[in-house]
Amino acid sequence: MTTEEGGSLDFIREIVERDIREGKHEGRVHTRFPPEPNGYLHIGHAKAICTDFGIAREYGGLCNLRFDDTNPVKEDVEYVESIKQDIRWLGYDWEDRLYFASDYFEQMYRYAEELIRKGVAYVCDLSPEEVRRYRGTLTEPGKDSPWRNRPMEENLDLFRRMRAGEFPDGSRTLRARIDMASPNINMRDPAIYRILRRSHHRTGDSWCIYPMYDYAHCLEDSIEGITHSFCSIEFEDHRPLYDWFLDRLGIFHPQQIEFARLNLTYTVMSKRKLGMLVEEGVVSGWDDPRMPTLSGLRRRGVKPEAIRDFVNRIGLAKRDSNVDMALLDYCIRDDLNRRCTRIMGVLDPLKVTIENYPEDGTEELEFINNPEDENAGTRMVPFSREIFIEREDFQEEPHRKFKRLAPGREVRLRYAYLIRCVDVEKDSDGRITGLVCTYDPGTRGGNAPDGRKVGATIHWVSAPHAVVADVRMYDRLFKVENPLAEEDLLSTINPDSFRIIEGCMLEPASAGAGNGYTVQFERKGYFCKDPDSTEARPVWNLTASLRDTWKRILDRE
RNA sequence: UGGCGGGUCGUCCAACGGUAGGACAACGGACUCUGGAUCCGUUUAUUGGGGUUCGAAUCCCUGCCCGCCAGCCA
Repeated sequence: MTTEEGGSLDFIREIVERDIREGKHEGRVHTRFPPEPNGYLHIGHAKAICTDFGIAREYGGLCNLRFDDTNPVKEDVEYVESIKQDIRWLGYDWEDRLYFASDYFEQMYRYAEELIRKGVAYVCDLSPEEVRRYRGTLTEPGKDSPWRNRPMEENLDLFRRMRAGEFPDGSRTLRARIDMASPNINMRDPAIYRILRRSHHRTGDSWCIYPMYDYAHCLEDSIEGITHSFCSIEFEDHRPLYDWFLDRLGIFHPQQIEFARLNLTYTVMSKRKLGMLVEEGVVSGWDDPRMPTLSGLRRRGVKPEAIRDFVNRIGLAKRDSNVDMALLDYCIRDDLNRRCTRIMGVLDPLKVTIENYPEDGTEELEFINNPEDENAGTRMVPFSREIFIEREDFQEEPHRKFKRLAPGREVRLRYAYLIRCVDVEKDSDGRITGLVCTYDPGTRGGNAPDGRKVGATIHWVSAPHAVVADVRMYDRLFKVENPLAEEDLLSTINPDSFRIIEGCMLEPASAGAGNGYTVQFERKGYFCKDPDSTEARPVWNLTASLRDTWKRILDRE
């Protein structure tokens, strides 16, 4: 899919390889990831991060982390640290190349004066409302600002006085002098600087004018010697402007290359919409395990390897897409399957008394920690006369395809014994309260000496040794594939996306897990110990359930 | 109906004038001390119409459809 030999390259890597081959920029590859510190990173950003940092790594280049902090109204330090943490967690390193657009404010200002001296920028006194009217529409050309032909010296003087704080906010702008009739609206004399008295998270009150994105971004790239500047499709229209500034100034000229951003089914990806879910209390926070944020995925128990694998699999192209959430789920399971220790966890406990087992008897049985990883070793798990099994692993009147426990039927307790159900205990309402079984002492470890087969192997936990825990079950946040297509986003929320199961019974080995540790509860799924855990009450989050063939059988009928 | 970009299996990505392929999903089977995992197999696609060519997903023309753009946001 990408760089493996035999696989095809995406269009961006094709460009990069061609540039290296042709010796452009002396064969140098230098990219950057330029987040605005105004929110938390999500899996869409992971695609950009893996592209920016990943391509630099693949081609022996460098990738800078640069915060694009040109608008103090929206930005805050609070986000800087979380963004850095998420990028590191994903597995990338900017070494000593941490930059801020605000580091270049002075340089940007000098370049602006240069544009004025070259006669290609002017101070405009139009109000925001007037600017809008002068701009024209998609189908009609704009009109020249009456201030467009101001003498150069006057522009320079006015711009210096803008910086000096002589004019109120919004009263003037510095504009590029391009073409008010351009069919590309971005080229209709776009603003370069606005007057804005707002304290900046890094420069404080030293500036009352701030550069606009289109002007600032190409300069940031140029100053840092970026060779390939990747961004999303909506900036395609801005590329002529990116090139225009650099050409007027005659400075180092990186190449902007646009690719399609990630969309995922059953979720939304915009900071604004995700923020709304947080504010409305639909989710518990930016790191709610249902959120597509990196912090949410991390809390859910997803590992960075799974995300990187996912990004490699979705490819890189320019067309709009809506990637199936099932692919992400697959990557998560595939990764966890290889790495996770298996433990026993009974989510919906049903007590089983093994009547022919010694009253106070206890023994330890050997369990394989991870069948997918020989090096993971084994551990000892306690067994006793009273155990819990999953309530759904017993059917009093078994469905014709049901292979597990039923009256008179024998099943295997994983790595333990074959047991047979001899009696069903019920309360006055007829609800099953427990089972009575017998075990075959000769089947210790799980195999019958006579070679007889059983229909199923089920998981279990010794009752006196069980650790009681809360398990939080998560499902997709939205009921529909494309929530954005719906008129009311909140009405498409999946009401079953979160369910808490109290009183789950886990095997004692689970007690040793630290927060953030992910295990497989055999036959159920992958679960991650949540930081909300206390000594008395551990909390586990469902990361991903195991494929459930039984459920499919039922669904089909 | 201005400009820019894009339309290939259900989904995502390949094929760069020469047999439309992979992954996920779905379906069927094998195997199994997880109804997990694994393995095998099956189904399904070039936006319509014209051209150029021995040969077109690919080049040309022309429709159709989708996305983005009218912040002193990024």
